[in-house]
Amino acid sequence: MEINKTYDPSLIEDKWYKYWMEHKFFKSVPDEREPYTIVIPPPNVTGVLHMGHMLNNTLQDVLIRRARMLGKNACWVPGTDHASIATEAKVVQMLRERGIKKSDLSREDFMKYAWEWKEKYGGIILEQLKKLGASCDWDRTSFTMDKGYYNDVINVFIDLYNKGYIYRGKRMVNWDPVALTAVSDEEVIFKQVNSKLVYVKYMLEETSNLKPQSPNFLVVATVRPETIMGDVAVAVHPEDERYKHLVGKKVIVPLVNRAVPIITDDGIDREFGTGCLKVTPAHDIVDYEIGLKNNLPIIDTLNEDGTISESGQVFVGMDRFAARKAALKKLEEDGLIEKMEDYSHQVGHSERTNAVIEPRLSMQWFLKMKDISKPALDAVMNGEVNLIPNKFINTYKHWMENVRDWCLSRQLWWGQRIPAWYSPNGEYVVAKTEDEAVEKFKSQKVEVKREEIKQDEDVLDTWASSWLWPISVFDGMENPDNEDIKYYYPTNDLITAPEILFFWVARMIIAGYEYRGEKPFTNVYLTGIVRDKLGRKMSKSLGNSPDPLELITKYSADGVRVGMLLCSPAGNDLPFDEGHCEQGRNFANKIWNAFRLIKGWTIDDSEPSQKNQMAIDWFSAKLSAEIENINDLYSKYRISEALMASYKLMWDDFCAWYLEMVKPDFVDGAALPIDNYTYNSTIEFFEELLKVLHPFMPFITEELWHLIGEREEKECIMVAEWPEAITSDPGILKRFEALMDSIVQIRNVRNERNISPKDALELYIRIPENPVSKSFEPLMMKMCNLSAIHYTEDKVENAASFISSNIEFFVPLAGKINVEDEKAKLMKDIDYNKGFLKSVQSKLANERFVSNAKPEVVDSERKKEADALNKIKTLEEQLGMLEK
RNA sequence: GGGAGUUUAGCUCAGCUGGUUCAGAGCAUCUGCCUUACAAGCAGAGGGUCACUGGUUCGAACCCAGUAACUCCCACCA
Repeated sequence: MEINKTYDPSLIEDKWYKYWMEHKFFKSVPDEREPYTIVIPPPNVTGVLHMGHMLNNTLQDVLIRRARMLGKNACWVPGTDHASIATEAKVVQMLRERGIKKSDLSREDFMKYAWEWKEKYGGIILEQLKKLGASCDWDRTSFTMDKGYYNDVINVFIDLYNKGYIYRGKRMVNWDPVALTAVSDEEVIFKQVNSKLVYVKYMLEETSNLKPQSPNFLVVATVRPETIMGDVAVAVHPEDERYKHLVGKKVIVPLVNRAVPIITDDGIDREFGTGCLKVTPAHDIVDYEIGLKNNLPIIDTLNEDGTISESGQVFVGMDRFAARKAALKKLEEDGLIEKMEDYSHQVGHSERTNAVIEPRLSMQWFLKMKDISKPALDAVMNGEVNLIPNKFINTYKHWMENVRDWCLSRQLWWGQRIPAWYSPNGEYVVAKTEDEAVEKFKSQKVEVKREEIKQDEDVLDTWASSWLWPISVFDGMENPDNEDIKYYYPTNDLITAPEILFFWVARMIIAGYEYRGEKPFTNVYLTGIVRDKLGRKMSKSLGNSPDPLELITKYSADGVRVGMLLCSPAGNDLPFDEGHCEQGRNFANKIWNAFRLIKGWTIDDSEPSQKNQMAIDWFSAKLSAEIENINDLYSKYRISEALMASYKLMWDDFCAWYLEMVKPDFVDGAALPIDNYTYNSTIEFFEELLKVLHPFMPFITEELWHLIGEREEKECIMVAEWPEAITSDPGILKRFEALMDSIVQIRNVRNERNISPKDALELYIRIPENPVSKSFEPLMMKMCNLSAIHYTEDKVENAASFISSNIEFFVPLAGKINVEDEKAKLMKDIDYNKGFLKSVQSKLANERFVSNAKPEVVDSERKKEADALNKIKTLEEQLGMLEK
């Protein structure tokens, strides 16, 4: 069989993915096995695969695949989120490109376009996940606007309303003037912005009672002169001596010449600006509060798109930023600007559109969070739900204890429409259908005609649907006792980004307890944020994110998966570097070549040599020990480390040591045959290794699994059993460590003196010949290219020497040895050991150490002392020989 | 402004209850090798005052306090 020298994944990956799909290996239905369930964090339907998804979904696939191999009924539910704001923005943009304005469309028509868009472009990301190898049960693919799901969301709203958790209120919300919607506090990102702090003169209405010299105006410092038209007061601190005499008087608001009172408020910072605050209740949260306290009117001078409204009187229709410039110009002309200062401060931006957020007063629906979130706080605090890493518990706790009410409504069309109905007089009911609404009005003795009532125009926040995800994907809301939900819920692990710990994770836990009386998942693995080399978050807007599909083409899915996981401990950021993917690809190639080697052997029916038997015994023990180690790492969710352990097991232990030990020699240009037993053992080891690596590298392991042996139709590695560790003699690992150390030292002797690996060397060991040492001879000879091994009672002259496991070794190097170099080396070694001895002896000389430390610690120090003394003595003897 | 976290080799990270897991791993670097599995490779090597300063202890990368730098979360300072 001709096998390619390098591994070519291009055809292999698609082939196996298709095969797995055809054989329904990803499919899960409830049965008697233990379930292992993950629900995918549903990406936005608008989404395209980015590096964050890659990391996230690779981790999920690793866990799912391993669980499947462990014999569990593994179920990974995929799906997408309707992402109201993001999707609506896309649809609006698409319409604009076709020359259609959203405002010209009816709600129904818009929705038609939106669904059309969703069917056509939505869910590309799920197809991309397949390239990665994601073993999701695609038959279970869910969407947060599926009919049943939609229903669940509406029912939950109605239920929470009936329970008194939901209320409607006029509240200051974060308004996104580009998306034309309110966004939650969590979706506002504060950024440091440089602006101008403008000191504006507000003329006093009457100047009669003023002291002479004192000015006839107040100065107010503001960064938002365009809101001046909405001013209804000027507030000062009640204790502020500068202004005490003016309280209760009136000033004239510039630009609109309105007289407003001067009032006091404790919240005013006397140090900031002039200590005078212009109060604009419609456009600032603090001002709104002050307005409420003082019963001030509210003048909303902005339209929903951020332009100045009719109530502004001036600059009407102008954008707020243009109006700011215009206001400054006008104030300047009127001579009302005292001065301007550069000023840097935090300004809220919309996470979705990056528009500057406008605090805006509007009627919204809210969910009271305090009581409903209590069980979700407790669940994490008492360990019912684990956060991994657990450093996030503090953050979680802090957030949950200071939780604010959740603004549920969004001024959009794409999403679940709020099931509330209004009468012409502004009375409202919450009801599922129009019919029900009419009934409810009737029962509340409100006389309305069916044609007169109107449904709320707003939709629900996207998180108000995705918080039901672990329940709704199993139809657990509508049919709370169905087989799926009973079997799969609570799910096992949730893998997601820490950024949405509150948006999503906390709310799922809340919904879980509210609607199932039970947590939605047991473990939450929080991944890091993928950053570029400069430490910046990877994002589309920065354009610093590599295209994952291109990476897959370049390095193979297996290579990229390994690359992503090599350096991504839970909760730590992942500074992405393509070099890691290269390492992954190289690893795949290494495995491929190990296979080539084994496959190229010819087999005979001879007995295994003692050398091979020893190698087999050792690797068998090593494999078991490492499987245990890897299992342990998985149990602690140290996925990166599990990968690294698997990597070293394959590369170092199997390829570099084991295969080199058993690899047949060449005689006359042809490889000797290998005995049957060694061959079979090697194949068995290789298969076990492939299984260990399968979760990380599903494709190459499946390919080799089939190339290495005849397989039945459905006998795939992805459904093979996870290897078991067999207990074995731990002494063998110890003995091999000693052997390996001496092998490395012999190779070092060769390397340091530039002796070609082709030149065979002789070795002298300064111990009496014994069966154990004798048994190791063939291995040493093979691994070091030795021509002979001798035992000696004396030191050997003209030889390089070293000590390994308290045994002296000599490699005769007549003519190749530089006495001065050897002496220098020995002296350095002696110095080091003397230093070491000194530190040990001073420790032992310390009475308090000897009396306080644990006896075994003291013993071990004594042993160190003896060993060091011995070693120094030996080294000095060797030095003495050279000096002769 | 409040809270949390991080700081160990050039890079990314391990280092579990203070003492044989010795300060470790992978990558990168350096040296020598195209040795019929693999140059996407092989064999070796070098490299760290464990951020800083004190303290506790017989003993500190690990515990305590303070300092510095960075990161994240929360917060209404115009």
